[in-house]
Amino acid sequence: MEGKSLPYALPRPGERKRGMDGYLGYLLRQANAASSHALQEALADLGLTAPQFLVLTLVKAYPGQPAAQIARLALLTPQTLTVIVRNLERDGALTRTAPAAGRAISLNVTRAGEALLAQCRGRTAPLEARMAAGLSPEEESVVRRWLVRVATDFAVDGDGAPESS
Amino acid sequence: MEGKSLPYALPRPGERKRGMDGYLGYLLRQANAASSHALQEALADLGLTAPQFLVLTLVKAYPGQPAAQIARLALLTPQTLTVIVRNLERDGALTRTAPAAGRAISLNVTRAGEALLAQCRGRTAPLEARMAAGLSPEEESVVRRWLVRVATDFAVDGDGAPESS
DNA sequence: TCGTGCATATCAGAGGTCTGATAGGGGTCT
DNA sequence: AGACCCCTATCAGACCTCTGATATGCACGA
Repeated sequence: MEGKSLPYALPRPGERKRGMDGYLGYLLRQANAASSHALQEALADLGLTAPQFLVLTLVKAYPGQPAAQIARLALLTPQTLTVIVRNLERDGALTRTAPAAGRAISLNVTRAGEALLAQCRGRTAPLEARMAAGLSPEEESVVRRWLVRVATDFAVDGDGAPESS
Repeated sequence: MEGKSLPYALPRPGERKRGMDGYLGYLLRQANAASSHALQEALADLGLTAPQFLVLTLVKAYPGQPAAQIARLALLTPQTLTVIVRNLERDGALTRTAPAAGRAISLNVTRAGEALLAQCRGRTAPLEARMAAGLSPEEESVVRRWLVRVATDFAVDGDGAPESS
């Protein structure tokens, strides 16, 4: 029995050592994993995964767009989008309609998909509130700005098309 | 300036609509994806993925622990850990030694793994600096605290109370 | 001693994510 | 017109991640 008991003091989630002494990337990863997990759990009985919810929401917001466009919006590759769209189509939540022009395939949410989405929103609201809980408006603003900055600064995306002139 | 007929003005990454008007979970996901992608790119020529780097770092910090323990530290399931460990072992970065006692298999970093890790640290430091760039000490503190809070608050982990530092 | 319960490991299967490679459609430039 | 390039879609392969189910070792109490 000797030596079995804790040669090291293993840190708990909030502890100093936890996260290689505070790598921001590590903390970001953990926070995202925890949040994704909670979302998945909240959506589980609706038969929808977190990425499916994301894609469905985007297609609903921008109907008729090609998959590549939605992929850019979601910061996902077209290949990943294809997988998610395939499963959503199989489940009857959205449709892929091959258009006359070019190769671009239009994505649209079905009525069943919209109903599903409406149910989802009820589940996500509490999570969102829980994430913002304990933050003052200024603090929340700091967090939001940081998240957006990291996402844009590190993205190779370059989806420009600045039609602003 | 050709103005390709866009029925909607698709938002760019920093835009208001981008992220369903600011779901924190969505922003968190995007920031993590971007950061993970950058890390993966930085580590690509060393033949190491981001999760592999994480696990290797943890095993180095807490040598001799069973996989389940490392999994808890990384906020991963034992199954996921098994996959990562299998690939790391195949690449000669760590060893799995079956001990006399029980079923617990000790994980340890090899010399090659340590060398790899040392190289990785040189790559991750700039990323870390880039993530913290533009944040005042107070703001960085806010962000860190929020990330830790989300990770602990949403984790099913259950290893308990946050510290009081 | 036996049984229960907990921790550990592992198999099976589903889904998400990437890189790399292949291919077709459409517009632009010469 | 023809060549070129960009955008789109898709196949193939690898890795990461989860849930669910199964098996084994150990500690504890009856």
